[in-house]
Amino acid sequence: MTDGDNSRNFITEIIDEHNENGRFNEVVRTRFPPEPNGYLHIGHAKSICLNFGIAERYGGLCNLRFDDTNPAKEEQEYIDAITEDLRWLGYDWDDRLYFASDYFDELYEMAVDLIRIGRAYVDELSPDEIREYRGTLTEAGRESPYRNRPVEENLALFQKMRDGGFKEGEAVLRAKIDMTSGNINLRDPVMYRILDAAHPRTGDKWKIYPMYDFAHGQSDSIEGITHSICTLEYEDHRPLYDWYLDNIEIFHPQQIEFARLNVSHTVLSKRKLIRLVQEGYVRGWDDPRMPTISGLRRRGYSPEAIREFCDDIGVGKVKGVVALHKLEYHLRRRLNKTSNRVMAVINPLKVVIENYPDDQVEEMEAVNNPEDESAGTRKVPFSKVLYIERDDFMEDPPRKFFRLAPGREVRLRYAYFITCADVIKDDNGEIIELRCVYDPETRGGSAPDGRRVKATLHWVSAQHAIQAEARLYDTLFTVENPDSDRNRDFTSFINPDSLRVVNPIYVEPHLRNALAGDRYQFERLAYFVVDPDSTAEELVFNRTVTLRDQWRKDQKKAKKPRRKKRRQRRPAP
RNA sequence: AGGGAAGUAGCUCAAUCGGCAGAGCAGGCGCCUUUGGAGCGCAAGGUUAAAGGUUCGAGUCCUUUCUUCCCUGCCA
Repeated sequence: MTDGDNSRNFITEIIDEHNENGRFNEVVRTRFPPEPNGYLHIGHAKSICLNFGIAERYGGLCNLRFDDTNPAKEEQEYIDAITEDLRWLGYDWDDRLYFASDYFDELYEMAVDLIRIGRAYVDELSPDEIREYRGTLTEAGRESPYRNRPVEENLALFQKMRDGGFKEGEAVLRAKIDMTSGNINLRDPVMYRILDAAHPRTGDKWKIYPMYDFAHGQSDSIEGITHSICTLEYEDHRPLYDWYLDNIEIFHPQQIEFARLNVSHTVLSKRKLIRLVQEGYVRGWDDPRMPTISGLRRRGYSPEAIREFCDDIGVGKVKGVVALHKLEYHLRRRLNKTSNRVMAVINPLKVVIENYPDDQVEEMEAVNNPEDESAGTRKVPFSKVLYIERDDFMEDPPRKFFRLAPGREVRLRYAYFITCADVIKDDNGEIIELRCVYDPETRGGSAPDGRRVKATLHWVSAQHAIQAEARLYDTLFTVENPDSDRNRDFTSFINPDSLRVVNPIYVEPHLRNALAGDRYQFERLAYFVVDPDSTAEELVFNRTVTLRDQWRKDQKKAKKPRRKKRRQRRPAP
């Protein structure tokens, strides 16, 4: 659970067994191996927490290794972003930063060795022909006519591939395994292909690049990785992973597969995230609605919340979807402990305290964080004209509405009890102002005669408040599982109200010096974080997540009557 | 002539290798409160996918069936 340490799972069971039978001499070494072709997202966070967490738990080490074997897709920008996100999450790999491309020379020698022992050959079939020869899921493949070339010829041809004697697509190096295998990965998989692209790290040194399968296991082996943890779709690749290591005869790590994370109301495939960015549904990879680490960071998530979430969901082999609620639970839990409280009004309603002296200003003392005494207190100016939240007043309140109403007394937080004396409307009947009276005896918020009020409202002083912009976010998608519908593109489920900008909102003057990244709780409303778009003239706040709100929940229930347990079932086939 | 994997509460996971099926979240109902926040309490939630078998005893072992997911890139 949230402690992370004592939770057991099928992976720790495997490792415990290895430790008992001495397979790795009780050494545990893991790695996090991203391909630098996109940004890290919450799904990667699970893998990161897992790999670094397992290593830490067993007193081992976790390496960072970029899997950069396909220069056509990879860029330095992504390497930098991934590194930054990992550090922000709080992980450290000391000097153990590696690249698969560091091993290109060794990998090449391993390939030559496989040719020498007759287990690899240069194939000059075209890509289309290779596909055709491969067979199908239910039919065996056929052997390439080039499959039985003599070793010397293969050696010369592979050298020619390396030297640029072939163009892209004209030749590949293949492992000679079994064209009739039920596992298609074993039907003479391609080891090396020719790629006419500059590599971010090796430049134009290489014309040929190893495939993932030929690079990954050996890279693990070279680094002394004991447990190579990856996602379920590589289960079919494990026999190939093992085959290369066995035939090259080098140190043999154990590949272990787990179920990747899915979160409701979002998508986590790189292909789809990139579409969101490129087709303009969001402003960029770090848009606060994105499930990327940089998006979550900008949204106001704390690294601890993400890590605690990952610990909580555990690890298994069952593919499922974790409710967004779960992530938000950990987010609120964390933010509640660490965020300073502040008063801000998003939808203002003017309140004039009729019996308060015109020019008087009082400094009210407010607690910064009731969960953390060391956060101290601050002063909040109070005066005759205030703003309160429009939702905090109803002229004709329903039964369970405890807030302000005509004739009713409520508390202004840290200030006074006030009673609504009059409601002022414009020509359209719109409420534009409340006239209230205050009880001077209730300064600080409690009455000497011990009388109670049912509600406490937040407020700002109109003449002291500073104006700011609020960006109110909702889920990017309107449905739990945007990519589960085979007949509809996921973009058709995009929530048209995923961003609502409110400008101005009114915040207490204490916030004047807030810096980008500072997190606050706007009391009774939500957690907010200062966005980097903020300027010296105007602060911009991103709503991270709302507070839980029983009143609003009850309202929703009242609106949707008797919809009881009727959950949607999947459509009939 | 297909191969691989997974099915335990609405969701995510447990169940000390055969011994009373438990947690967290969500949902429900209360209490409390200078945030309708936070906090606290209570109840509910299960034919362990199904059937058969072994056993004193099966979520766990065996057999069969069903359902779902992954695999036919010179991507990772």
